[in-house]
Amino acid sequence: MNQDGVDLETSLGYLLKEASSALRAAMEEVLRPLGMNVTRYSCLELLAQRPGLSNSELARGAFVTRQSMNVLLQALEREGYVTRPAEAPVGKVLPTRLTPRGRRSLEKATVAVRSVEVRMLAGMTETEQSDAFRSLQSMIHSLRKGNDGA
Amino acid sequence: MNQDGVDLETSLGYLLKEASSALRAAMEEVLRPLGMNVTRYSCLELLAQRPGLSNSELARGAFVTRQSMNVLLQALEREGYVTRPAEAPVGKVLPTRLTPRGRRSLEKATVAVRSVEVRMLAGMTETEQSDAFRSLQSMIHSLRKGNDGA
DNA sequence: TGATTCATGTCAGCATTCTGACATAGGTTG
DNA sequence: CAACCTATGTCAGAATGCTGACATGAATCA
Repeated sequence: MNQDGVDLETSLGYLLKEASSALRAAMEEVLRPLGMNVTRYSCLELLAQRPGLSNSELARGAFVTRQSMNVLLQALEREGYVTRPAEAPVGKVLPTRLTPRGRRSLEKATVAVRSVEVRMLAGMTETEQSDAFRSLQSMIHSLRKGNDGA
Repeated sequence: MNQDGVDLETSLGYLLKEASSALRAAMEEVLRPLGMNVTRYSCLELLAQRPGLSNSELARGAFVTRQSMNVLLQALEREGYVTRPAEAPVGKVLPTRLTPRGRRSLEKATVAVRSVEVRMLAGMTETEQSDAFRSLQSMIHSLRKGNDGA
């Protein structure tokens, strides 16, 4: 049966899903005591590194639809973590920015997330890490080649 | 700001999420015309390779909660893709098996999914693939070390 | 210039997954 | 044997993400 199927034990795809799942679980675990989850953290981190991103750009950066990100942004705005202008300076794009409160909240989360990433990479040499980096980039590139192309 | 944050451009964690997202999207795309999605496929593939798995075991194998898998199994059973005994042979565990219909449905999906995995690995040598395999295993192991340990 | 195409923000409805909780079976330990 | 602990299946409710759809602004093009 294994010759016929994908063979979960040796499938890189399955292992990729497993690793991603483990990473997400570990992140949720350290983020939960801070009243945060992975998607919220991703959004805030994106805004810290690239202030003024639009809803659609944030969605692409966090790997969710722009509809989902919109719901999240409305919540973050209501709770005072981010601000968006009432009117678009140009076109329909509403540039989003962190508030001081959002920045403070992100700081704690960043420490927690970084500790998870450090733990994940423990036991790997610098070379192994950059090899893994290149491999993942190659997979992403190959997966996107035959399709949309965004 | 990048010295202070996680730096999304060079973070292996972010890249891992990106790769997993790209893989999932590619799989959903080829599975959709077959009336299937990733979770359903994962469940059927697990059952093909390890017949008689319980609901909880399937949940762990597909990286969802046993509650979610239970919902899925009830749907698959209702639609005639899998069968479960009305009463547990031993304990509370209900061993699940594919029906002929489930097996037929899985065959087409397996072909589609395998083509995605082949595309993902195109451009990587055998050595690069096994290096990536080991790296991912290392990450998974390290992530799970400090925690639950299931 | 006018028409077309594309990207964006947003609303509504649906699907999926999760957390919380409960009862029950089996194994473990005193 | 009895008490405890763990794992399982399941129900209910909430959170989260998605698809479909629409109007609008910008860019492209004839």
